[in-house]
Amino acid sequence: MLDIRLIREDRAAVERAMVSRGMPNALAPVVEADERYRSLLRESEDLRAQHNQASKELGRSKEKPQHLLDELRLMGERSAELQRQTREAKDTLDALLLELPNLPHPSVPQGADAADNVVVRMVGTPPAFDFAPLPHWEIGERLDIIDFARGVKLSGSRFYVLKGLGARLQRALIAFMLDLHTKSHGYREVYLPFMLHRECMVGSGNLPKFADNLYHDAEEDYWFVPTAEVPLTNLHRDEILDGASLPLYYAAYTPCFRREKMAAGKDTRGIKRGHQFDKVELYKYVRPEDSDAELDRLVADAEDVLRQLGLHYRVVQLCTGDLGFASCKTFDLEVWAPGSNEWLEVSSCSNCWDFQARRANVRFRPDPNAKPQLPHTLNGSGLALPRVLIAVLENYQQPDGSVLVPEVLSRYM
RNA sequence: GGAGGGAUGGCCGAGCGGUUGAUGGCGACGGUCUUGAAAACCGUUUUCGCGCAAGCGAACGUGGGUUCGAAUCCCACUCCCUCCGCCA
Repeated sequence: MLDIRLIREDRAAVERAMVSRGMPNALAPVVEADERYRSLLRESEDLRAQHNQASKELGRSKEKPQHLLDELRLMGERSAELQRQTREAKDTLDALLLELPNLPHPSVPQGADAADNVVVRMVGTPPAFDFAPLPHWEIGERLDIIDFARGVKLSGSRFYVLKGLGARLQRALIAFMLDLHTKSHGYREVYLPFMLHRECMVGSGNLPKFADNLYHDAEEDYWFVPTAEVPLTNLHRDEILDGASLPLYYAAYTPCFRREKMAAGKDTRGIKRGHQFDKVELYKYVRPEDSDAELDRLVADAEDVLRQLGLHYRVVQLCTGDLGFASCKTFDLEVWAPGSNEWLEVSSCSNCWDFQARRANVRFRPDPNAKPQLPHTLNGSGLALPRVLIAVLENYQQPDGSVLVPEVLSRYM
């Protein structure tokens, strides 16, 4: 959520930011709702102050004449009506504010969509094959470690079963990543609920706008995590953190559930895009002045996984038009998959500034006597499992049809 | 699922329907004293909104209701605790 005061004070700048994200004219209704709310609020509070004052005097005096009681009752009724209108105006304003995306960071390249994203760097080299490398769905079926048919039997399209060493490889990758981030990069591992209250989805920015990409249980109103970013954003909801405890680094493994309603036939081959996938997520709460540097470190921490696995990848900076809703600046990591012959997004590292902290009401006190302020939050995959699994299978495949396991995983396999 | 008890400020814990945003204690912070510290003593100490400001408004689990006036009365819900039942 954007700070309404920023919109009041520098509307033109926010307007430009919205335009750069492909959302012209987003602000006018917000400004209008804000003005209506504030004028109602003033009127309502004035009347209530008057009512409070009169009521207090009545309480102090011994006599309680009927005409005064009647007068006060009427005033109370008018006041209640004004309060109702004010609350309505506030709800309208909040609903509009919740639909506005974050502002882009000034350093983000301008652009309309993914085509304008910028490759920042390439790392490593693609493997050389003296045979035609197979895509992972063929490798997986030949080795009987990925079972597509039975996944579909159980749950339909976009589901699969990992078997034997396939399941084992995924588990090894999860353990490797968690160990790396907790032992070498300073993150604290957390195990989280996979079903959350509705308000968590609002806090992270997934609701109200992106409900159609989420699964939820209507009976209990539980929402399934689409990423650990959601519970991690809400971990400190409605808290005032001790400034001395910042920065906080969290690493969490969770499954992720996504409806992926897009095009029915898109990316259905293999395990690249499923309704359920595993991910290790990295998350930070930091002081505002540190968030730029913290994003760079977050990207480096995620990259370290790919580097240690010996995989060829590139770092892509998203342009203004392709930024996620809550993000002000994002770098994607894309790993090379020689069998599928494409770059696969395995991580998306974002600085969200105070956008999520404001929604989730997370604050910190810089000093024991200072006023609370909003921290910045950052999140990044470290990394998404199925696509790393794909990359390992396709990059490490051998002429005889077997697959070598990267050195760093040997102790986990 | 059944029965009972509870929810107040960072924590503990008061609170006849009317200067109670809320007594008191602990903790924390500032000060006095001390070579320094402890002890003692003095003081400060919730958060949010509107407003240039003075100031005003809101919040005692949540939502409603009664009343001129609700932390205090009524209703519903949520969560926690104890006991019983069931159970990975």
